[in-house]
Amino acid sequence: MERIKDVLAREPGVEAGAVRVGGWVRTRRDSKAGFSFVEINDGSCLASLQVVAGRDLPNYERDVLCLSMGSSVAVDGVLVASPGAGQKVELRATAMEVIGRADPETYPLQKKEISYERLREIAHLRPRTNTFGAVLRIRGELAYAVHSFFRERGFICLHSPIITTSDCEGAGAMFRVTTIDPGAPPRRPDGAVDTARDFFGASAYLTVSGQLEAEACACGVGRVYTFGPTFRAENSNTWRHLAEFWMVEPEMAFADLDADAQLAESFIRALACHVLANCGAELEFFRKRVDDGVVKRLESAATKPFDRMTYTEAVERLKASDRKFEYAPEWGGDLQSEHERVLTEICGGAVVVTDFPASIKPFYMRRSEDGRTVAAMDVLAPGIGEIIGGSQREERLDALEQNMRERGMDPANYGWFLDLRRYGTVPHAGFGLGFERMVQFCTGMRNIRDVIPFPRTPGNAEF
RNA sequence: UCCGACGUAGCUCAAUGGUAGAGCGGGUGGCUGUUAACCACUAGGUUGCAGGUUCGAGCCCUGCCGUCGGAGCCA
Repeated sequence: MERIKDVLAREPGVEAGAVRVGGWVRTRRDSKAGFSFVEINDGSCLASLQVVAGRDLPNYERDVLCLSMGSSVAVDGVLVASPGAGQKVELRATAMEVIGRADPETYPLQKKEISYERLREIAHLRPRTNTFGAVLRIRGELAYAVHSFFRERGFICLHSPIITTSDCEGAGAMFRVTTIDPGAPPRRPDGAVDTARDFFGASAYLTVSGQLEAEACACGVGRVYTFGPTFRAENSNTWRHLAEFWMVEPEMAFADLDADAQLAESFIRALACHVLANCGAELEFFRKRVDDGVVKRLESAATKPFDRMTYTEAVERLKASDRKFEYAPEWGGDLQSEHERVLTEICGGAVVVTDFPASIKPFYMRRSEDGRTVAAMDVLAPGIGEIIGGSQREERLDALEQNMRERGMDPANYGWFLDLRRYGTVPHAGFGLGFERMVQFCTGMRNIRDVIPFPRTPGNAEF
């Protein structure tokens, strides 16, 4: 069985020889002259292969004339130059086997455009559409590019745990993992549920970040990265949030904020370059059908150095702009999404914002000399907003414990994390990239639910 | 979770409180090296769910469910 992508790249003629392909019917057009055109797509590329099936096939009337969109077929034939316009080559069928029919009365996909909302309801059939096939191919290429980027730089791929008992403060609500029967939980003498008798001997959750474990491993082998699923139980319903998403989290020992920001920039650049170099047909499709600015933004990310500014400068530039804001920019406040958007517009591309107020960032970020900011950085991408968040970590034991106490956390609960500072501490830094947001950036797809195969959001875990 | 919109045929949408319609898709026939094919005919409905107002509700009111857009939280 050959893939249509490879077949379409071949030259027609005798040396092309016999070809066998398998795929799903996109459309069938009959000629009264006694043959039919059947377009087959197998998802290996955007393009479909035009098959010409004639009356000489023994099952022409019985099978070919009944083919409809969605039917699966295996075709043997000879690749020839196409006399018609619209395609260079076509497959003259010598045999066509119908493997599975798709009743056109009930098959949900149509030749007409279908809304993204509707496609989400039939997520198991979305992969058969042009748009979603292209999303899946780009997503796969990006995953490959992530691993090769880090491998080339000496980073070790780290499989951080998905189940955790450490409640990483401030990272968001967590999903509980338990084997306790909710109808008959074990109880302590005072009546409260006895979580110490749960499966892990303590309350356990799905991870919200592999960062803490990555720090531990980086402080042993130097450079690591995680690439895995991450879970947030927030009831957030937006175009850029999922309850289950994939995150890439590198962590470097002997690195400061500047090294972190440089890594982030070259990482985004490498991913953009890889997609530009390897997904030309898909990008052209997205440019024409989804977002006409997507290629320009990718090319900018691939070639133009990212602007760099401190949080303090960012607030000043926002104040100096003549934009009207729903929330006025003010030092000490979070950058609102409207602020992020304006910053990328001012800079005409991606921008790295550094040195945020300590009060709006988590306990593990390194306090700067000024005492009021931390060595944090966000990468803002045009059309997306925050695509990377990272920091230099607080490697000084005293300062880290102080940060914890200021936030009402008990250092005693973070013994192993503090050990990393207690024994042979080193400056280290890392960041997290929202993988789906990167897929959005590379495709122009506006809703994050349409760049992951089976999205999980509040009230929706079907499929 | 908050604010706003929406929910009618398989899909996308119409319909002053007064007989539920169109386009696409499906079926049948015609035409054609076709390619968003085209032409004719045809089938297809518990108007999201539950109440209420009214002689009469797709339309008005209440509650619930769901979807979308914006916001917050973040990646």
